[in-house]
Amino acid sequence: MSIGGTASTTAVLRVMNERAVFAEIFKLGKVSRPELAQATGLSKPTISMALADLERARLVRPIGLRTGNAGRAALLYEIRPQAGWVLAVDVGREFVRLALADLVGDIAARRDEHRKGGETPGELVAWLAGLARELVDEAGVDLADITLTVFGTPGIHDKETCSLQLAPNLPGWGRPGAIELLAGVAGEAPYLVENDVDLAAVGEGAYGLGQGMAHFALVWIGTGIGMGIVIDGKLYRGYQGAAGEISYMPVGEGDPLVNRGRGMLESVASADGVVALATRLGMRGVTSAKDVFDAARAGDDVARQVVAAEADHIAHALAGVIAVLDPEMVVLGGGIGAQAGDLLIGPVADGLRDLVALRVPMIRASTLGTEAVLLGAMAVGLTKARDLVFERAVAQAPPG
Amino acid sequence: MSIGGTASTTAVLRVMNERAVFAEIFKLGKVSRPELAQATGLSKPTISMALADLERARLVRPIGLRTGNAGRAALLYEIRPQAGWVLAVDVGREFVRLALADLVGDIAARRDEHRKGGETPGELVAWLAGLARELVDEAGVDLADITLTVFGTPGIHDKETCSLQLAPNLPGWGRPGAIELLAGVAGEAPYLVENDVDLAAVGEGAYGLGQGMAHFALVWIGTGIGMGIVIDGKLYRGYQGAAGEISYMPVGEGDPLVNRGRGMLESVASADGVVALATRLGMRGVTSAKDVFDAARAGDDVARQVVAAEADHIAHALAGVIAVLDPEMVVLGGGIGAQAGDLLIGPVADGLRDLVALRVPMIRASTLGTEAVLLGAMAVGLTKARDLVFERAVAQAPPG
DNA sequence: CGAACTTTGTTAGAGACCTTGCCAAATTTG
DNA sequence: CAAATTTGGCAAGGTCTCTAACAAAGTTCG
Repeated sequence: MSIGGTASTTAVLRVMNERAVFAEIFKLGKVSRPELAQATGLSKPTISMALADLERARLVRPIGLRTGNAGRAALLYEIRPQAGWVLAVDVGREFVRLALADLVGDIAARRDEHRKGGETPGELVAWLAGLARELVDEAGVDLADITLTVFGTPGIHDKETCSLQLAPNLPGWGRPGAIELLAGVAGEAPYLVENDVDLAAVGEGAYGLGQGMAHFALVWIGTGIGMGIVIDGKLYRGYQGAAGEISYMPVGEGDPLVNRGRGMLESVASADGVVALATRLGMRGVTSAKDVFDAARAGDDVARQVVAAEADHIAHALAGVIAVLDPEMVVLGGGIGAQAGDLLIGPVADGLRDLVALRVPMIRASTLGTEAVLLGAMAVGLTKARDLVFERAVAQAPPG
Repeated sequence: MSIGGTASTTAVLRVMNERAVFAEIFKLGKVSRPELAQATGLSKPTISMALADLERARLVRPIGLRTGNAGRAALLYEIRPQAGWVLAVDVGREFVRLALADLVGDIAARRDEHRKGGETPGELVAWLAGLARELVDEAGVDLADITLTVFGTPGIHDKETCSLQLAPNLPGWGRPGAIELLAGVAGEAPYLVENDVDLAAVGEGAYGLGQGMAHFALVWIGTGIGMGIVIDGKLYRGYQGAAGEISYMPVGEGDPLVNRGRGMLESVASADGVVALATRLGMRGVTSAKDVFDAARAGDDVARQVVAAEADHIAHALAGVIAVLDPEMVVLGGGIGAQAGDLLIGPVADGLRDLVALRVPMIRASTLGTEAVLLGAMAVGLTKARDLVFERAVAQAPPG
């Protein structure tokens, strides 16, 4: 029902207005009272009241006078950065990345660590906890100051069993309750677990090519294949959280059943698939997809053939995605998407022209590279943390 | 930014509360003041004030006393049905259907007319306008009483050019500005034009199998193929309004370029595709898909083979859809989906088990049949009309 | 059949919030 | 240094909602 809205009393009205002021300060940065009055439509006394409350809750702070204009100098306010801290953790297949940022998103400390591989969940969590403590020390804050932690991992997070599905590279995490171990990484703070590719899409929307775009998709091609979907500016997860798991899309020739267990698209289009095809066509000494792409750039005919085949596979998969979602843009990310973007974007877009009913959406290579997941986790965390700190502050100290 | 909300004054608060009361009456039907107070959390005096305002605006009316319980009899209120009228129009390929309903959704008059075919847009609009006038007369209301008209048509509605794309069966409607002709069908009221399959999905969500479901898709298989997508309970249209145009999905064998101009999935899975395959396999006297399905039910081996192939094509297309969207349910509708649901549901679900990564969503046959589009148009219209009449009433007569 | 009980609806008083209008303070401009 | 301009604060007034008490109208039980 579109007619909705909850019934409210005047106290709720006050909270709504304070929230609006808080949000406006985030949007505008350093801002004066008259500017806030202008932006929110509220009167000067109301703005002053709201600011007094927010300052008492230590969510904002006065930052000094703005002089230079005619008239009395305005006292500027800004978000108090230390009002919240967000820990973002990218638990990748080969690397672990962590970043600690304050409430305005400035990164105070970060780590990139190579994984040894084969850790048990307990070992992994212990390691991450140690790294988190290092970050917190480095930033000069306390573990208890962390507002929220966001983890990005492969696989999908099953809320019923608290386990990870479809994450073959994280052994032991499929067991019921395993994910709850992550609660121990950073103090008592709440935590979120999201699919890594989904987060990369959010990152692309917050800091990359998807800024201000309502509907787009990020296709992640590397050792595996996945897709993150942003609809109406928000991450779309699907019913089971499996939206965008396109590795199983039926693409390419051959008996689909042969490829059971690994997705059909994944088996032909992932890094391994590229290497396999190159070898099959007679290339020598190829150990990684990067070798193939480098050879193609150098003019190797067989390598170019492999690239063309790869582009064709991607185009066919994207044709299905586009037919279903009709996005404004498709971003290619992940190892292959980012490394070979220059080689693939053109042929993929060309191929799509024959496969798509209407206009072909923009096809772009991600500009965020390996940072996408971490940035997405940070974006999710910051958004959520802003709500959390406000909710807490308003709940604790209600009236004036 | 998740922290949002607009700043408000107390006058806005009053409107919010009145809107909440209005919505609650829609939800509960005949309802007393104490029940409204309970449901909205507002106090008795506030409920009385809101009801007085709503009654003065002629949006609700007292309906009598509820006696029987202990204590004083409660005065019941309900939505005044005549507070708004919605005209729903399904402009199909072979039929035109119209329904006129009051604000609570009771259908006061309707028509089902066979199309002559080949009308110009002007002729079609004139015909529809005549039918609309008949409906209005039959219901005993005036053309000016119509709050909103919703049209469902094939093709997608391009807002920039005001034309219909991808609607080969509606000649003349691709011209820029053509759609604006529809404004003349029902007085001065605002109107909406939506894709017919999208509306069918909305109908399924409002009156059919999708009730209370957040994410589902309706696949429409008939003379053409399309899909309507509901995400978070709302219709998802995509960037260009082409979301769910799966007729072009690359499915099945053969050179895709051969099928250019007609979608690849559409060419093999639509009604024509079924007839074509049956003929190719040696069936005689087959003129419609229904013949094939009847023969399959009667035990004809070749027909069963055609059905199996059809199910296989649908399963492969759905595998792509499910990989992207991860819906809770997929409904099969349209001529083939509804008529042959009994034959297809099982094999399609079985086929999907080998093509889908996680749990296969529910696969169901639509229960709404040919009514789906009209019901969807009505659902869209009613939702919008409820907003419209409230907005108008509150804007006209603000305070008490 | 009537008194006690229960629920409904209204009225009065009070509290919370926002706004307008006015005035003081602080800074630039001439 | 005075005029102009902008900022910030204060007081008065209006709107909205809530609580509490009361009146009205039905049922239940003796």
